Amino acid sequence: MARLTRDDWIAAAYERFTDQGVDAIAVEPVARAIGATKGSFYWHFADRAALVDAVLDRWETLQTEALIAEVERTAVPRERLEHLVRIVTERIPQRGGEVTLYAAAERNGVADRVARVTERRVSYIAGILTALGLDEQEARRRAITVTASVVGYQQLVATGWDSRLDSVERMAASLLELALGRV
Amino acid sequence: MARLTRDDWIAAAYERFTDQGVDAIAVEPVARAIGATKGSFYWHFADRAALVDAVLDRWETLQTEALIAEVERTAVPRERLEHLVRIVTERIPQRGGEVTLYAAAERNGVADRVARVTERRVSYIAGILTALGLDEQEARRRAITVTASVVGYQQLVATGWDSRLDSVERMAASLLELALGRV
DNA sequence: ACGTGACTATACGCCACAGTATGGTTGTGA
DNA sequence: TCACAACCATACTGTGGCGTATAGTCACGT
Repeated sequence: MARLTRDDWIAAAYERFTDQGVDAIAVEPVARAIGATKGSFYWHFADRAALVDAVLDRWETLQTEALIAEVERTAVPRERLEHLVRIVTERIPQRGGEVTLYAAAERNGVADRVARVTERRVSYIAGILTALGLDEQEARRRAITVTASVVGYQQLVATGWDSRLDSVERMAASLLELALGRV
Repeated sequence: MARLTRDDWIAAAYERFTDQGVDAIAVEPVARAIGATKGSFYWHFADRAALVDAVLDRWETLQTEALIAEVERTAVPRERLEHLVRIVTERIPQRGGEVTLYAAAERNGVADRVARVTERRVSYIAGILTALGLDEQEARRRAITVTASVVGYQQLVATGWDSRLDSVERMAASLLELALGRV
């Protein structure tokens, strides 16, 4: 009888989240995935909402804070931006769950948190752009467009639509140009 | 006893779709909304999938083909692009259902159709840009970025996140600049 | 050795929805 | 007027999920 920790549950749920979205964070399916039953789950968590919350904690850490921390190690702002755009586009597959998140946020009671993450991302990018000499308003405007582009591109591709770009790097280049154009 | 037509069902379902997404196209809720029961529904439709399909027919017509048709009445390419960007941003609220569509497409068996609509939109914009003198590849690249931006922006805003742009026109201006920048 | 707290399984009630079966109503044309 | 097709309601089955109640099992400290 493999004893389970709270973290085992979160890890299994996170996996389901990344490749099937928020709604796949469901008690019984996760239980089946790790060979346990609800009895165990409801000892570790108050309810499904608590699990969703824990999964999104991890998501926020891994897909926003960790990226920022990694990029912060690059000193020169311009290179930092390039670094960011590169790893963000590279890791689109790792953010598969995000595709479902925006629309389902309200229903799952996590709209605030998702909005907060969006703001964090936008602000961070805007910060780099102001460091590059853009005025605040223009920097924010571009940061929003870049963020929206990435999110939107993930959405479009999620349906199986073929962008017919030679590579992801092409997309990265577009974004960079979009951010930096006429600085 | 108000007799219902197939179209009554589609209209009611379309309404639910636009403000709650694809998954809200559910037989029983729609039935309740128009004061009928499943008995009626299954006379007019084979199954839920048929209703979803009909709703997306309408969506494709209203939110893609009709927009293109409207914009086509503007002769000068550059103005046509401005026209397009304007009405697309203006009507974001009318495309509320789209927010859920990309992620849920597969599950609802409509991935092909959504991908086709995406391709239609991208190709159309790319067409205008080549008419403006851009080479094919560059035109497509920008068309993709513009399309992705709009889709992504809808997503971000759907969570209640406040972009803090003074107006939607700001967003439109950004998109235009993004498409046209350095032609 | 044994009791207690940590952990788990089983079984239940509840709800929402998809789809089917069956019989009822109503309008219309022969 | 009556027959039939069009249309609709009711009642049912099946599925899948949430949450709770209850009765375990196991490890460990005393």
